[in-house]
Amino acid sequence: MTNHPDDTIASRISRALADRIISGELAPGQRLRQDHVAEEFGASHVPVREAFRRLEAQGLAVSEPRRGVRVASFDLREVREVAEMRAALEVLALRHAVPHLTPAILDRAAAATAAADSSRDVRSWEAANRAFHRLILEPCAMPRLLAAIDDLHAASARFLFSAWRSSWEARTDHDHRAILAALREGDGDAAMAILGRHVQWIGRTPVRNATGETREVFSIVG
Amino acid sequence: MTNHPDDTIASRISRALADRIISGELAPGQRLRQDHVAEEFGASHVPVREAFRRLEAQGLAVSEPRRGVRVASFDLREVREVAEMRAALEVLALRHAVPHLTPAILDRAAAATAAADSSRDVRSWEAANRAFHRLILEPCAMPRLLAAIDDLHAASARFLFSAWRSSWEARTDHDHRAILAALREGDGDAAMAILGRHVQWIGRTPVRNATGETREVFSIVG
DNA sequence: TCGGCAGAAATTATCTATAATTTTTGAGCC
DNA sequence: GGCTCAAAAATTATAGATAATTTCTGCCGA
Repeated sequence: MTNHPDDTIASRISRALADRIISGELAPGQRLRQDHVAEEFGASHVPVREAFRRLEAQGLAVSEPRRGVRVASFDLREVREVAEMRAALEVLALRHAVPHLTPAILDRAAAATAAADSSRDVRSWEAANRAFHRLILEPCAMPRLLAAIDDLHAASARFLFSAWRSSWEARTDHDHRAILAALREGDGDAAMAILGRHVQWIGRTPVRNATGETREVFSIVG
Repeated sequence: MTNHPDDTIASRISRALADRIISGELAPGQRLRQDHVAEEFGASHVPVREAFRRLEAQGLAVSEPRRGVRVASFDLREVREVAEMRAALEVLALRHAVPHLTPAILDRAAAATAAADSSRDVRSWEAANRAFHRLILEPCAMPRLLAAIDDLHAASARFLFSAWRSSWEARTDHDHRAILAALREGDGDAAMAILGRHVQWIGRTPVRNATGETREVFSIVG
């Protein structure tokens, strides 16, 4: 087996499952059976169990002792909760990042925004959006804070994908441009204010499902 | 083996180790060897490994693949980071809790404050302090937020114990009383402002170590 | 005396096997 | 026809065993 160093089987399984949960391939409430997962990855169930624990900590799965693990469900309450936590923590991160932001970083963030705007599908849009946020927040150099924000981004992405799974249209992110403009002018407070609102923006979106019906779905955007 | 329902061996080990790390019984950087822990708890190493994953997620331990698990170290930077994260998240929680606070809850919070003031040792002070914060924040009914705050409290307690391990003197917590007073008057904004400052308060404290020397130690308080 | 290099010991990560619990299935009964 | 209870199947949780990696130890040579 090709074992890259610094990479354990458990972490590979954890990442793969996280990706499926986030993309919606694994539905909320769905049971995760350790032997099945183990067989699929050609491993035994011991690393699978460790992967489950990590998913649990990330809030992507819930475990009931002796009754198995399920994909975490989520409702509008939780969408709001994650959005508000992100707003609080990303604003905090930005406050500390501002003194260390360089024009080069802002240029890369602008490129990420452009990439998001020209995305043809949700997945690449989400990746570009995440890159933007990470770029402007990373200079805060607070690893624990950044890790927490990453987990919240994963949760956000679940909601995003669940809303826009079928239909997707490119949008232009004015907030991102406004944040960059404020940062370029050295107005950190304004950037923080926009970011805080931006992350909490929750919209109603009409979504067409497989049978052609249209229903309104709440979704997080920033 | 007496297996209480809803309680797995891994979670018991995890709680026990977390307690030792927080109390300082296990020093930062110290290696945690799975076989030794397994033997001590009369279990095999599989649940021990799962406990390690949980501690890792809580930020109490760090793991390097194939090189084992160590108690997470912490420095002043991280103390500040945790304090600021707590401030951001606890203020958010309080904002949502305020509409659901009842006089009965505030009375219990006042009792917790009194218990803290009359504590004779750090450990009971910390428990009472934690109870105060949980009481006024729990009504926000945001489980993910509360879980994140709990983990940050655990990290805070590490710093607290490391500073006051040897010497401890009872203090009166004026901030807690001010927060309660503001809440009783219905002034949620004032309570949030005080809480935000309170949690971030980091003091220099002279600490006497075993050899009788005195040195200054940073410590978190709220 | 110090640094580097075997070999040994310890430790981690994984797999296979076993025990215990939960869920499912199906026969018997009302 | 639907309900109840028990046996069977599936699944989880833990234990014991194995392979691979890392760390320690002591020796040799510069």
